Amino acid sequence: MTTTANAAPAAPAALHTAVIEWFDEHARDLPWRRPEAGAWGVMVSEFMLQQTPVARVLPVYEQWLARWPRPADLAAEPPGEAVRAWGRLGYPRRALRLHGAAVAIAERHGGDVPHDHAKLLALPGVGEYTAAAVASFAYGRRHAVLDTNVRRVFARAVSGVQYPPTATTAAERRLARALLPEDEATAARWAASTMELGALVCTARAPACGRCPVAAQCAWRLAGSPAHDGPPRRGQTYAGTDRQVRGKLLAVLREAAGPVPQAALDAVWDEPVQRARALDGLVADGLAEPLADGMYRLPQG
DNA sequence: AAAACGTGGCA
DNA sequence: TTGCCAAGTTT
Repeated sequence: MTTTANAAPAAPAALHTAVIEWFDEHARDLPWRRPEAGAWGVMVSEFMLQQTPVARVLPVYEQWLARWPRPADLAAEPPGEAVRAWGRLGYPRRALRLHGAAVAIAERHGGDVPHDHAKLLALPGVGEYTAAAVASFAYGRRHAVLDTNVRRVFARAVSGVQYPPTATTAAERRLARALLPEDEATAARWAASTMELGALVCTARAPACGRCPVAAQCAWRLAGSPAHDGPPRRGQTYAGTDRQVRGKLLAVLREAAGPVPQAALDAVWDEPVQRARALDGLVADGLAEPLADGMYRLPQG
């Protein structure tokens, strides 16, 4: 048994109450939180929200659910249609995986999004976070839901540091489990509340501590809001990378009604080696399909 | 376990 | 303008 500075507070009940009451008052009215969204709506939103801001997801989510109101509706379409409808949300492999998840749900789960965490985790594109989020938000199950918002809230309020580690640690999972309310319905509420607090108040750059329901108990505040120490937090350049080239190539395929000639793809990037590598990558990932005559299209099968 | 994987808004 | 940041997953 190792003792750490990250031990749960003696009386987490006060923390639960404060955050959940704040949520009841301030939660955004998002479409995937409405009862009519259902588990499929929750799952679609979770895929789209991976690394993508709410404001950009909103319109695509609405179109998606209107077109494919149930998993089987999406499963009946070619994967390329999912990629096209994904639009400019970014990370288009998510569209492919969401389509794959819909196929699996239709084939193995009778068309219904599974309740069970392990079964969710087995779906393409569903990792630890998304499985917990769907089980918790859609079905009210008791799971530690550890996304970037929750990790930041816990890092500050409980651990007393400005930012969590780069990658999720065992200590964070332990802490999240320790903090989880016993009661199932309360646990699900807590998951949504802590996430919303991180998104709206305990933000990365400029936390609005004046509006925070737990500012008085926040370990980071109590420590004088010390600045992050350790290595710089990120550093992903984009311009000139294969990712940028892939994005440009896929945009051409997405916006075309049918197959596209090689020349149309060649036009988006002048460096031939990198361009070829990017296109090969798209094909390898199943995002593009080469045809016999040198044409390319979104995946049909 | 580090690195790849899109895109756009904001300070 | 540049860099940070946004409800992660996969290999």
